[in-house]
Formats: sequence, C-alpha cells, structure tokens
Amino acid sequence: MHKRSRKPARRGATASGLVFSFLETAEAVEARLEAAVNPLGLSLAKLAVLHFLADAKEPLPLSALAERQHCVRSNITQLVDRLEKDGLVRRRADSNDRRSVRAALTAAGTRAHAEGMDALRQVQRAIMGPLNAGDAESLRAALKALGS
Amino acid sequence: MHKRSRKPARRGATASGLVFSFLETAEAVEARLEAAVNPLGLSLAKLAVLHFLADAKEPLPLSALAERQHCVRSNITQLVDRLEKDGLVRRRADSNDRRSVRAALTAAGTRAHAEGMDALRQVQRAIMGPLNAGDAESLRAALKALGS
DNA sequence: GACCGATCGTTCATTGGTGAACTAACGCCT
DNA sequence: AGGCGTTAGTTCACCAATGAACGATCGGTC
Repeated sequence: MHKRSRKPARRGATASGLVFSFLETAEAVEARLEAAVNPLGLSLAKLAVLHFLADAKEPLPLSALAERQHCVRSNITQLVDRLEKDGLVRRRADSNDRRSVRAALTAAGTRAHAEGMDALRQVQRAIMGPLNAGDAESLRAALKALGS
Repeated sequence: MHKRSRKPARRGATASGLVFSFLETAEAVEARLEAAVNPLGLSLAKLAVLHFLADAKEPLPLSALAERQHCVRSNITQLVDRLEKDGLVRRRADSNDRRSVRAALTAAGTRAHAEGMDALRQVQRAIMGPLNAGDAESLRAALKALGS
C-alpha cells in the first residue's frame, strides 16, 4: 500500500525480537559454563550444591539446599541421590531433628568443588572478556530494569 | 596482608557476578513467558513447534523441526507425541520419502497458535516496557558482544 | 498427655532436553 | 542388480526440574 501515515510505530518491533535474542544469548552462555564443568564430571546444578555446602562449612539440611537453589525439595532429593552415587556428598542423620537429613561434603566433594569453581571462574572471565567497562555497566543497568 | 601493590585488579570482580545476574534475569524472563502461555495449555516448546508449522504453511518433516528448534531429533519425537495427544498436530506420511514423517497443524493447533502468539506478544511488551530506547540499544550491543 | 497443623524428605508422574543404538528407507556407484 | 554409506524416526537411559501425594516427625495448644 502507501507509506505509513504518522508515527513509524516501531514501538513493538524493537521489543519483540529483543526478548528472544536475550534468551538465546543466555542459553549460549549457560552452555559454555556447562561445557566448562562437564569434563570434570560435574554439572552446574551439582556444582551449585557443592558450593552451598562448602560455603556453609557444615552439613546442610536438604530443605536449606532447596531454598538456596530456588527449587523444590524433590529436586534436591534426586540431585543429592546422584551426588551421593558420585561419592561427592554423604547423607547424615540430624540428631536434633529426626525428620531432617543433612548433606555433607566428602573429601572428593571438596576437591571437585575447588576444581569446578576454578574452571567456572576461568570461563566467566572468557565470556565477559569482549565487554568493556561501559558495556558491562549498561548491561547491569538493563538487567536491573528487566528484573522488575 | 598489606594493600595490593599496583593495579586494583577489579578486572575479574566486575565480570564474576555479572554472568550469573545475566542468567538469573533470563530465567525470570523465560518464566514470565512460560506463565503467559501455560494457562492456554501450551508451553514455549510446544508453541515454538506450532509457530514453525504455521510459518511454513505446510506439514514439515520432524527433522526440519529439530533443525529450527536447535535440538536433537529425539526431542521432537516426544514433543510431537504430546502435541498429537493434545490434538494440536497430526503425523502424516510423506508420499515422496517413506522414511520421513511430517507434522501437520490441526484446526485446534492453528487456533492454539494464534492465541499463544497473542499472549506472547503482550507479555513481551510488558517485559521490555521498563527499558527506554537507550537501554534497549545498549542491551542489544551487549548481547552481540556476548554472543561471540 | 493427646490432638492437630506445619515441616521434612521421599516417591511418582510429567515436561523438556541430551546422546547412543537401532531399523527402515533412500541414493549412489560400479 | 547388489552393496553400502547416509538420513529419518524411534526407543531407551539419563539429567534436571516441577507438583501432588504421602508418611514420619516436630511443636504447639487444649
């Protein structure tokens, strides 16, 4: 037809693609992190559990892990199942509360955590490398605006 | 010990938290999109399949769907299983290639696609609302830098 | 001390994704 | 025509996450 009268109405056009670009980039970034820890026999989910355990410096109840991981309890049950099978974590009974089960790091778990965090730090730097200070700052601002 | 000699070495410090902020925000955004289409009996994965089918305007081989979805073929097999159970898609044999199976939109599928895309557009605008033009532009730039 | 509501971990079914192994069919190629 | 490498879809086992249902236990409160 003929040209648009009035405003270009690009309002929606800018936004639409951007959301999915955002998600695709996030997916790619996550894949890079995952790929960095996979060779160590770890996943991001497993490493996160090890990290909370190492951070607390004492065995934590599974519900505490669920809370920090922002996930449901049943997920932690299975994650700890696998970590236990890997020999990185051990379930210990809580003497004060017989409902509670605490996850404790094994020696292998402590080692795996150190290695995993190391690999993670490296790839994190690699990812953020191409961003100069200004880029980083405006990205931070955009994230804050999005996470309303 | 004593203060750092030389450079502040903030280089890593800025980057480290940022990667995970990025991923967390992405997760939150994705959850909002998911929540927008869930009430319609859809998921983002299902809607994407419907979208490719509607876009092509003809039944597509499952491998074509896998390619566009950037996922493995076995995933599409199961996704189409569920979509077929929902009555949104039908499997049709390909007369030219007997190995191939094409996914075809049903009438219900076409309807669901329209509704889903509608809901999606709305929530997309809501998400990008708090970003002014400058924010959007610098976000775009940052994404380009990250998606190396 | 007995009941009752909340909390803790587990189990199960479902969704979504991967990768390996397998069968059927296609296309060459000589 | 026969043989062989490739492609298409499925199946299976696994990882990660959700949500509902359930049994055990803990804390009041009555």
